[in-house]
Amino acid sequence: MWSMSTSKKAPPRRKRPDSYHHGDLRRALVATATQMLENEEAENLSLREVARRAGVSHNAPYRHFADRDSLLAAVAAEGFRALGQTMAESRSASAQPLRAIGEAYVQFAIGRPRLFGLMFGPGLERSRHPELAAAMDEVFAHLAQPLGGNSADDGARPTLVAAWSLVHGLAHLLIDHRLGPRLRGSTQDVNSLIGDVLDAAGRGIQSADEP
Amino acid sequence: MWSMSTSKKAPPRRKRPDSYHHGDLRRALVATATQMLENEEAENLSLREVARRAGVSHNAPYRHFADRDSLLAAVAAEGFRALGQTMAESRSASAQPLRAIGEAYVQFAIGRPRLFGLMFGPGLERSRHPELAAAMDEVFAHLAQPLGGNSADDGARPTLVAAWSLVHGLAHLLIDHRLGPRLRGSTQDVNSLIGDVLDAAGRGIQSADEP
DNA sequence: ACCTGAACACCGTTCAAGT
DNA sequence: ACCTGAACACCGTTCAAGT
Repeated sequence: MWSMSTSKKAPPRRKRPDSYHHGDLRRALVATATQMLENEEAENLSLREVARRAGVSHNAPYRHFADRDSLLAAVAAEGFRALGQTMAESRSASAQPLRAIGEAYVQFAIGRPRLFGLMFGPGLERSRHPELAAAMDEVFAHLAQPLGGNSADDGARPTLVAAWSLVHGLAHLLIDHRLGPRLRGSTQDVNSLIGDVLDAAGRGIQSADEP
Repeated sequence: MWSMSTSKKAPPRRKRPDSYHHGDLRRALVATATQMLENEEAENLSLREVARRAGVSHNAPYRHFADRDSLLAAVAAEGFRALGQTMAESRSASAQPLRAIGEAYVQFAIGRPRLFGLMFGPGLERSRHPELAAAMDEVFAHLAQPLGGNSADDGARPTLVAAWSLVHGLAHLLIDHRLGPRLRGSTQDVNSLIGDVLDAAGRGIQSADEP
């Protein structure tokens, strides 16, 4: 070989394509589990099959995660980052920020229902996975901004919770298929339903006999 | 024995207290599973342990339910009946029917979070368990009534969905502990939070810069 | 009819080793 | 350091019997 600069062997590459799980098994496991969530409910996602699909023994994940829940928490944390990003992008691209953010929130849930369910479901406790608490608070901050909810303005707090409840509940009702065909609107697509619901909430939700 | 009216042996009693699971095993299993849901997530509720607590072999439930999901569906159906009942009672006892029903809905979720999660979660598909679809539609009817949502008045549909989304989302955020202490309101109790959120929704949820 | 024990193919997790 | 195979105590479900 002509003019080698050093006599040392080539340094180990960070990632060789044929040894996907050498030194980067943690990332590989998160990616595999995330992909499996596209088709399988988090409840039925087995650690052993994640390992199998990643090409390692059923026991290898324990080098990187304390248990199954910790792997799921890592997946959920990435989900929160993705949700926050799509909310931020929608906000800056629209003249109606609240509506754009709400649509992005619900569309994220519809597009990745099992990931959404994992992120917000009861399986991963906020107190046991503090990384998730921070990611959630950031998502909330995106929602709070167009409502003018500064920390100083505490009177807006119920409105903030109402706005979050509205999009969160609509997302859940849609991905859990809890709206019958009559409520969903047979001919309309989901986009216009979301818009109509957000518009109706903007006008106020009151009893027929209230002023 | 004096003056027995018949010479036949006494007819078998419907329920003897010492043979709880003779002829009424189905009801016993539903009751046991419902009780276990007070402390354990539906996800972790094993059919074998339900049978164990009911005092039968791990296989006996298959005489009454096709599989684990069918037992859970029966539990959820009873849950919907209970939810509908508490909503109906709240409505007739209050001068603010919408608010009373919404509070009942959220309070039910807080009081029995794992049952609520089972009833509305993705595990039991609406199409695979039509008994649940009917029970859900009835619950919705309670919510629709104070909003004046007749089937003829289709313009109210988005408002109905918004109202249901609001209470459903608030219920989920509360039972999944997704509201940080700042949003939940540290000193206030849950009752007043619910009331404040419903009031805020009644005034309308809009961006700060919208008219 | 209703219930049982044995069996099958899975789990999550732990442990003693291997390189 | 990172990975492995064997082992343990569980699952849901099926099957051949027992009364």
